[in-house]
Amino acid sequence: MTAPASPPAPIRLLLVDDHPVMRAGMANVLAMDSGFEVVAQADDGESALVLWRQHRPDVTLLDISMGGIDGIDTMRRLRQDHPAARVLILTSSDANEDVRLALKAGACGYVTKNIRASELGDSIRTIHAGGRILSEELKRKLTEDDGSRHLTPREMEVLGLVRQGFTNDEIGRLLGISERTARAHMGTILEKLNASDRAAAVARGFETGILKA
Amino acid sequence: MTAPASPPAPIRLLLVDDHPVMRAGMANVLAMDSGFEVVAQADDGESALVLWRQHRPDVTLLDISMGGIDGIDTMRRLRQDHPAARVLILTSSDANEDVRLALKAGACGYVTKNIRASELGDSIRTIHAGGRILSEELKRKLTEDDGSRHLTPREMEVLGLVRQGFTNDEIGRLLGISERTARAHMGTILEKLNASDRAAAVARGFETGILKA
DNA sequence: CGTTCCATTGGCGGATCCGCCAATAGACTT
DNA sequence: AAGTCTATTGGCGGATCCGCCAATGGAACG
Repeated sequence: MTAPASPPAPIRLLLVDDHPVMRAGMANVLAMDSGFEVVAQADDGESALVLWRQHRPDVTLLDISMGGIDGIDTMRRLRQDHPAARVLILTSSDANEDVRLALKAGACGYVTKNIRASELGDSIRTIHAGGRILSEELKRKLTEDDGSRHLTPREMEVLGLVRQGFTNDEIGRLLGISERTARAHMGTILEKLNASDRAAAVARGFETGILKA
Repeated sequence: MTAPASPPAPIRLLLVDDHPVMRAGMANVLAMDSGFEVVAQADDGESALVLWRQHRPDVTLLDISMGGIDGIDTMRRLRQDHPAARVLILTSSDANEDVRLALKAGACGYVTKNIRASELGDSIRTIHAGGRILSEELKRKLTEDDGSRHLTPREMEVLGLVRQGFTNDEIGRLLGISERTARAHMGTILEKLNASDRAAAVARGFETGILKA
């Protein structure tokens, strides 16, 4: 009763990246493989959401750093409305925080842009088959320093103000708390980021990706 | 006596980018235009230099952030040996410092990766014709805050140590100068970066691109 | 209901920071 | 040769930081 070997339906893809040339590269690389079909492309998060609903792609390739809403937020919104959506993050950032947030927000995989073309295809197939993709290197980075890190929302607020040069006293007033409390937050921030002073804390923030330029 | 309209020789290109998919995109986009011929591709600075000597491309498209030696250093080395080499920086960074250093190191142009495919071709032609390329936006960014900025080598050393959490006293010892001198450098750093304390100075460093994650 | 995490606040004290004053010497530019 | 930039150092003092002590209330999780 088996039908004569008909080619399997291609995996339908949505590409999201704010670099036109990069999208052309993806489309080109994927076009060499008849197993894929690019059904739409977007260069920002908003249109990505619209296009997703229109085309219902099997897998979405999503960049993180984009103008407007970033890739993480885009994915959060997408998966809120469509929890079954399968997303592969394809970005140049290997910052810990980006990986962590992406996976937490429901990414099925995370690969960096220095991936080889052939591996990209494999990754997409894995994702489509219900698997997950995360390089050994990123796994290692995640586990090795995930111990105490990741600041609370309040601590992030404080760090954001520290970055702008506010004193503990000013931070207290800006957040409606006492200077003493701001200092307490500062203490835990220093400990969590393994920094010896606020300057080092800011640096660690940028290094880990919890602060963005 | 004019020869029958023969097509002009294509502009010979070398592509340098550590993202294979991105290179595929560039090659693909440029292949649509018969005026270009990609003669070689490199994914790091070392091989870029080798390939340049082998192929003597008319124009080199160069990314800045790469593993190994970065694009700026690659260009410095290239132009030291071959001052006539024409290079167009094609990168995702729009950090002030990257633009400034690239132009200083002899780039004929600087465009960001969110450029449209058609504009990319135009830019390359301009470069090849001996012109220079720099978007209005980047020009503006350069002039607007180039006033006091750009730290001296010594100040960069100090900022690098501040970033690691060293005190003025420690910095003095590490650099073989007095604590007082370290503090003086700190003072000028704060002034130049328009920062109110060392934490803000570090932040400004990352924002402007003089510090890298 | 107990545990854990988060946010909050207090006091004390030594270490560190940053601003303002001023000065010298070498290198580089014009 | 004059002027500019860079690196260097000194003193003084108030502002700020950070560590160590301890404690309370609420929310979340099991």
